[in-house]
This record gives sequence, C-alpha cells and structure tokens, in this order.
Amino acid sequence: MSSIPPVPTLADVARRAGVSTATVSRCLNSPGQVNEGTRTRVMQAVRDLGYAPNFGARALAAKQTNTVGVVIPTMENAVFARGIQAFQNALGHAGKTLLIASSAYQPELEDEQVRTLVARGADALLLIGYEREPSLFDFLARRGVPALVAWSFDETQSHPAIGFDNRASMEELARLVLQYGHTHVACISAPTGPNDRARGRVQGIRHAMDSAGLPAQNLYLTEVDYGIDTGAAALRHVLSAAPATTVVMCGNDVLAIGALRAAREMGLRVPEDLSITGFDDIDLAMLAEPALTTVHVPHREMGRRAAGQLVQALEQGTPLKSVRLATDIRVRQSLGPVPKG
Amino acid sequence: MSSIPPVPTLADVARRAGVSTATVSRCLNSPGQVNEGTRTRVMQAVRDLGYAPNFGARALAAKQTNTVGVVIPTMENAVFARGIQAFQNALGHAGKTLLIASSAYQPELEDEQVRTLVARGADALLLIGYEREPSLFDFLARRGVPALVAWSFDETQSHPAIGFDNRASMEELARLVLQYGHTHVACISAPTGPNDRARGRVQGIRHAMDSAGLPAQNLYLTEVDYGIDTGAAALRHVLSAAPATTVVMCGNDVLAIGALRAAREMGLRVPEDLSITGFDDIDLAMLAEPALTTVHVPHREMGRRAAGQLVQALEQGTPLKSVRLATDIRVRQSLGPVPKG
DNA sequence: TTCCCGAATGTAAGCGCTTACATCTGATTC
DNA sequence: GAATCAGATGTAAGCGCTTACATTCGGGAA
Repeated sequence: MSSIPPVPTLADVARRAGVSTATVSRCLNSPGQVNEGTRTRVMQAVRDLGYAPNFGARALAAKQTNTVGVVIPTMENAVFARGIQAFQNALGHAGKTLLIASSAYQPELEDEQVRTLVARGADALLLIGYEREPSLFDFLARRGVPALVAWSFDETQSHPAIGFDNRASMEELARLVLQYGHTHVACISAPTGPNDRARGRVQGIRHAMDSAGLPAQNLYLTEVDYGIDTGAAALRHVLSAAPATTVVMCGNDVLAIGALRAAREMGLRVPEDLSITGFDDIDLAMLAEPALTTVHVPHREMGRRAAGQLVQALEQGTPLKSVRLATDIRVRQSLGPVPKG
Repeated sequence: MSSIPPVPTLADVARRAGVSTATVSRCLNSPGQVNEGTRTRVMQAVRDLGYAPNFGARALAAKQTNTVGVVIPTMENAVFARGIQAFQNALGHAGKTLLIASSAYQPELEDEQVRTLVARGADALLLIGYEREPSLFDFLARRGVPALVAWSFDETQSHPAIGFDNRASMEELARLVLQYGHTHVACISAPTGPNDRARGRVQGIRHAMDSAGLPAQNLYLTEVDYGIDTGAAALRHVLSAAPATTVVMCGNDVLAIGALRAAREMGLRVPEDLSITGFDDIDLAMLAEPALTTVHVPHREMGRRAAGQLVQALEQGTPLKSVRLATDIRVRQSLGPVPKG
C-alpha cells in the first residue's frame, strides 16, 4: 500500500525545515506565535512533503476531534435532509466535520449509535427527538459531550432542545380543520410508539377535538410506516374502516402525498369529496395536485441554529439552551369544507 | 465539565477486572482469544465503569479509524440523499461510520474538503464525479486512501468508478424523444463547467441529434443552478429565446419539475403543447402531473455497492473496480408527439 | 556595562491504545 | 516423569502529536 515514501510526520517536516516539532505544531495551530521567516520555511516544508497531520495523534494529544455527530432516522426523508444539510454547512464554517449515523427508525439502534458516535470521537451530538433511555443522557453528561435534541420542543422535558412543539402545531392545524366544519377526522400517523414527534402530533388533534366537544371516537387513528405507498394504503384502509371520515390529517407530508394519490386513484376529488392535510411542508407539498395544506417547519433554521449552539458549547463552554421555533400553517387547496349531504 | 469522575481508561478497566490492559484490549477487539471467565469479568468492569474506548488513541495505535468519508454536493437533492443513505447503511453493517462534507457544488471547495476528510481520519473516500485535480488523486494514492468515484462511469477515465454512463443514458432518452418526431430540442442543464455528469448528459443529446442528422442549432442549451424555481424560470426563458422548441429535455428531475410547473402556469398543456423530460427518477417524477418521462438511476444499489467495494478494499486490500450500472427509461406522460400545426 | 524581560524556539513528557514478544500454566505425549 | 506444546495472559514499546516548562537571545532600562 503506502509503499516507498511513507506518509510524512511532523518530525519529517521539522527536520526538513530545520526546526523542532514543537515549532511545526505551532505553525499549524497558532501561527501567530511563530516568527514569520520560520513560518514560511516550515510551510514550505509542509508543502514539499505533502504533509497532513495524523488525525488519531492529534485527537489523542489535543483531546478533541472537531467532529460532531448526529443520529438521524433517515436521509431519505427530505425533512431531515434539509435540516441536516444546513447543520452541516454551519458546522463546516466553524471547522467541524459531521459524523452521521442513521437508525432507520429503530429505537434500539439509536442508543447504540449514540455510543458508537461518541466512541468514534464525536465532540458533541445532535439527536432527533427526546425519545431515548435516561441512562444515555447520563452517559453523555459523564463524558462531557454536549448533546442537543432537535426536531422537538417540549417544555415539560428538561433536556435542551431546539425545535418546535409538535403537539401545539398540529393542534393549531386541527383547530383550523374543525373550523371547516369537519366532525369525523381520521389520522394517518407514523408509529407513535418510539417517536415523541408523531405522538405529539396525534395528541394535538385529540386535544383540539376535545376542546371542540367532539367525542374521542370521532377520531379514527391508524399508524403506518413512513412512505408514500404506505400512506396510500392507509387511506384505503381508513375509508373502509371509518366511512364517515371527511378529513384525513396525516402525520407528515409524505403520508399525505400517498393519501392524495390513493384518493385520486379511488376517484375522490380533494377537497370536494375529502380533505387531506400534511405536516412538514416539504417541496412536494406545494407541487402536489391539489397543493397540500400543511404545517410549515423551519428546518434549515433549526439546523443552522443547532450547529451554532453546539459550536459555542464546544468553544466557549456556553451551556445549551432550549429554543422553540415557530411553525405556521400553510393553507392550500387540499383542505376544504365538509362535503354537503 | 467532566468533573469528579474522570472518563475511565483501559487501565481503569484492567485494574478493576484484575487483568492487564492487553487482555482488556483483546476482550474488546478479538474476544475469541480470551478465556470466557476472564472475558465476562472484564466486560462487567467495562459496564460498571461505563467505559468507552478513546477514539484518538485507538486510531493512533491501530492506524485506522473505521471511518469513510464522502464529499457530496448537497443532501437536499433527493438523488444524493438516497444513494448516500444506502451507502451509510451498508457501511454501518460493516462497522464503519460515515463522515460527510458537502461542497454546495463549489468545485474549489471539493478538493479542500477531500483533504480535510483525510486529515479527519477517513480510511477511504467516496467522491461524486470524476471532476477534480489530478494531484488530488496522487495525494490519495500516496496516503493509501482508496477512493471510489460514484454517480459517473466513463470508460475513457482510468480512476475506478461506480455509476452509470450519463452520456449514453441521456442519448438513449434523446433517441426516444426524436422518435416522437421532435426536431427542435431545448435542454435545461445544470452548469456543465465543473460537472462531468451534467456535461455528459448534454453530450448525449447532441450526439443523438447528430446521428439523426439534425443540425447543431436545433438544440438550444441553457444552464441554470439546481432548483425547482430555476427550472421554472429557465423554461420561460427557453420558450422566448427558442420559440420553435417542442420538447424540453432537462438535466435532472428537479429542473424538469420546475419546467412542468412553469408550463402549467403559462397555460401550456404537457405533453399536448410541449413535451418535457427529466433525469434521475426521483419520487416526484412519478407523482407529478403529468408524470415525468425520465431516466431511472439505481441510486440505492450504487450506494450499497460502493460501500461494499470500499469495505473490501479496506479489509482485504481488494483493488477497486469500475462498475457500470444500467439505467432505464421510464416512459410516462410528459413526453408526447410533436404538436400538429 | 549589567540586569531583566519578553519573544522565539527547543526539550521531553505524556495522551490511551494496540500488539509483538515473553512468560506462565496445565495438559498431552512418550 | 520429563519434554513439548498450545492457550491464556502479561510486559512494554511505540503510534504522532500537543504543550508545559526550560532555554536562548537581543534590546531597553538602570
């Protein structure tokens, strides 16, 4: 592999520039401390040799890796891709690199991946949602790894988080739905078991209906995995299991798009025969036919600010603070009044 | 921060289990070598102490980080998100972690990010497209870092790659388009300057037209940045700059979706008044109205196989091999015959 | 001129782990 | 019962870098 010319080390550079390794190290890390002439000589040697510092050695000696980890359900969900892209950009500007692990929505994997990321040298972490073993947070605290929860915000939770209140946002949308006169609501949700975000959204609907004096059985809830096809299948199921349904509130836009497609395939007009809503406001939401009424979430801002906080925590030791971001309802064509008759 | 109980080290575990550090290390890395009784005792100590290995030390001593890097234009493009997600999954199964950098399509950033990734300890790399300084490949070779190009395949290039032939795939689609009788083609492409994939696609169209005996000026080419809105704007521009156009071939589906939207806004029926095609076959392509005729690319397979090759290269020293993946045309409604009259 | 001080540089001690090699144990063989 | 051997474990030498501390040197103050 690394045949004749072995990878150069700091010592090689030092020898070539006629200085000590300490000076080379200083040139690289705090150039201000080094006399200009020396510095140019050293940098030349670095270039000549094609030197690049050894990561492990640097991490070991400096006790930090300049790496931040994130555990994400999946990048295939545009919602995460968007937020994480912004997160990564901001991190890059601060000289940090992103380490990614994905859990494929399997909760038992999540905790393990957090540990893996820490073992892989993550200086700080971003976690999606609160849902994890308390011992995990202990572990992170003990190791001094700042961890910020994102995509969720719940004032009853103590861990610092940046996100929005899933429950309140969905409740707001549900209120709007009820104003349109709907009384029989179906909800197609992602599995709520291991997912505080999905759960919060369902609670929001429940609460809005409750406040409006509608009985619990007027909400028909079904849980399916993430996907367009599963959303489509769920719509068919809902309409046969709860035929009185006049509006289907979906836990996210992808499910809603699936539902929309199924409705079209079944010959139902949206919103004349059936209303459908989403959550997230992905690009697709606006492009769908009819365009989807949904909850807009500031994913990019969330990613950017999450990075900012983590970088500050790492560099200045600033403690993490919870931030609640505002969401807003995007009223488009997929929601309409209750069909007459 | 890491207050009273300092982070435990291998030595702490060894002491508690009453063995040497070597034994603990072996328990962790090759458990088979250790007597079962000893192993349970050690593992118990590991758990009691909440020990997790120090990454830097491990990397330094073992000379590898089990980390693979990728430089990606952006995760917000579903095409990359999909492939990278599959890549990451496969890597995870092999015990490797993914390090991500994104270039935001800025070529000058790319090379620097490759170096950063290497300095951050990436054992191997995945690069999108061939387009980079030759010295970069030298650098990687000298450091013994296997690097695989993805999303492209070009037999005239020597570097190992896994991907598809952008030129040939687009040429195939263009042939189909010409069969429909179109003679005045417009192409909305991503910037071809720093992007061999975009360039290949344009060449494919050129070549098909050439073979069909159509003059070069019958192709109107415009280049715009990635995005739905830019695609929409480009369509308006194309139709005013080249009014004879009867088909718009877009360099990717996102641009095509934008074009579709603009056409709708302009009151044009697709495909009756104007045909539009895409490339990539993202989810959106099938859901659009009308559904998009496009080139289907096996992104997930590409990601999975890229991971496989890199892992093999790392663990068995298997040399990287170029793989050409097949694409196929998905004929849907957005392409139709030339409008009469 | 002598002394002191700060800037520039050098010296060397780890950082926590892996691993080649050495040692020890008990079973197996003759 | 001695010799042999394999399996289990211990010893200790680094891996390449950062950084506290030591040293050197030149110039300004006294």
